[in-house]
Amino acid sequence: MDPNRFTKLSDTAWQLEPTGKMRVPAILYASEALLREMDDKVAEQATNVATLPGIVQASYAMPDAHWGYGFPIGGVAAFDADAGGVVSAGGVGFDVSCGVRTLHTGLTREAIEKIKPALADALFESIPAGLGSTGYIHLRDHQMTEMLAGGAVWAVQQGYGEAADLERIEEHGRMAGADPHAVSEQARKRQRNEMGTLGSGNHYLEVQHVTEIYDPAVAKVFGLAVGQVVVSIHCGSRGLGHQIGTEFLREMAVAANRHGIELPDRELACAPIRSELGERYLGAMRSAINCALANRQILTHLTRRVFAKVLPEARLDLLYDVSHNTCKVETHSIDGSPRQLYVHRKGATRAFGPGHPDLPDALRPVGQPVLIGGSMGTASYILVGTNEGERLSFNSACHGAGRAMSRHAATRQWRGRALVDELAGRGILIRSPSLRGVAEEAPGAYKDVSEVVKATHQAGLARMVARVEPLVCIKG
DNA sequence: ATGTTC
Repeated sequence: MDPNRFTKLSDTAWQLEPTGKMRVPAILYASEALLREMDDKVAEQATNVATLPGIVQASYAMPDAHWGYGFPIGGVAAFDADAGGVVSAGGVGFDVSCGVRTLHTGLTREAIEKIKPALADALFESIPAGLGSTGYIHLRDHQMTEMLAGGAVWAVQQGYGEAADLERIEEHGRMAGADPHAVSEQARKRQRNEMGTLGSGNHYLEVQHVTEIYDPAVAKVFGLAVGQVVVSIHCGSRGLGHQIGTEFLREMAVAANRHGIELPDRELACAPIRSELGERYLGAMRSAINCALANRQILTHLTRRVFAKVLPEARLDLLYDVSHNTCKVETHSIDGSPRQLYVHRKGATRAFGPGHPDLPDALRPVGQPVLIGGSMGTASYILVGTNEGERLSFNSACHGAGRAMSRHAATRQWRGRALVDELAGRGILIRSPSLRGVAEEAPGAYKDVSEVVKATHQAGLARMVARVEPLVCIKG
């Protein structure tokens, strides 16, 4: 889009002044090059969000923002319940609590290279991946209720993982305020056999090696050094989150008139935070957050079992687990006073700065790890939250590369087999149940995550700590 | 993203 439409706040911050029904400005964070490439729809959608009741400070878009359902993917907006604020299912997204977790292995790249194909095969054998994939866990209804209330804490109680994992997960592994009874029978049914599965699309499990350190002091606290091997898992709440999103979008669209909310776009469907529907959505959405946390925890357990067999000297300790599709109640300083806000992050990663009370003791001095997944076969990045991020974006950063091309267009341009062979030639082993899925996820179909991360760093939303590159990728 | 169009 045309940079001349904006008030330029800095080299990486672009503001649209409030006009018409906008209650606050819209601010897009991006380099000029990323802004020029960005779809005009991002500005239109960020502007639409700025009209919603109770919005505080500004409607934001991250450097990887693109056109989404109602809200842009890469959108951040905070609402004050006392000022008539709303909660929006489209402001969270369908894949509730989709996110990334990264585990140390204690191994170096050399140790992996020797048995890389065997490791890839063993992971592919053990990690259920792909559309409609089912796992070896089958939940009865009361177990489902316990999982939806307990998240990764429940998973650890069931024997999936270790208690020490929990402090390295947002919300310490369990999202408070979940209401499993607000989750429909249909959503429960879809999830019954899907715990501990990766799913499809851009979801993956990767074995990666650290190739660059940008901030040695923070990297040391994070336990990262060049040549070390880590495992990253990117997935979400599977069918359950999607079903909840679908049901509440419909219900919120129907109820908007009743709540006296005027919507510039029907897809912005929302409900007052202080309404029966708003509270019910929050209870269901928080249950879906717990589902995603439990899912990544079970996948961690499966991954540890594979390493125990193939590379028994490995020790998989959790660095951190982030979610990038959520609405969370947080206290932020607004004009010098603390206010409790409902922060929507849709395709945006929480990025708490140094000293934040919610961080574990070991990480609090430096800030929260911000895990940014690249596309298949490309680099990923580990950043750290900043204090200035609170003023800039309610402590939010980008979440990934973002598509540059539709899935359909990608399958016309690339063949899965050729991509797998090409990546294997560069030492990156892909294992996937779907060659078509691989073609849809071709690296060329995504924006350059490096440019997104650089802009995020330059804007001060989060700071670059390390780059990792893939060795093995289990692709959904 | 998604029992890939209830």
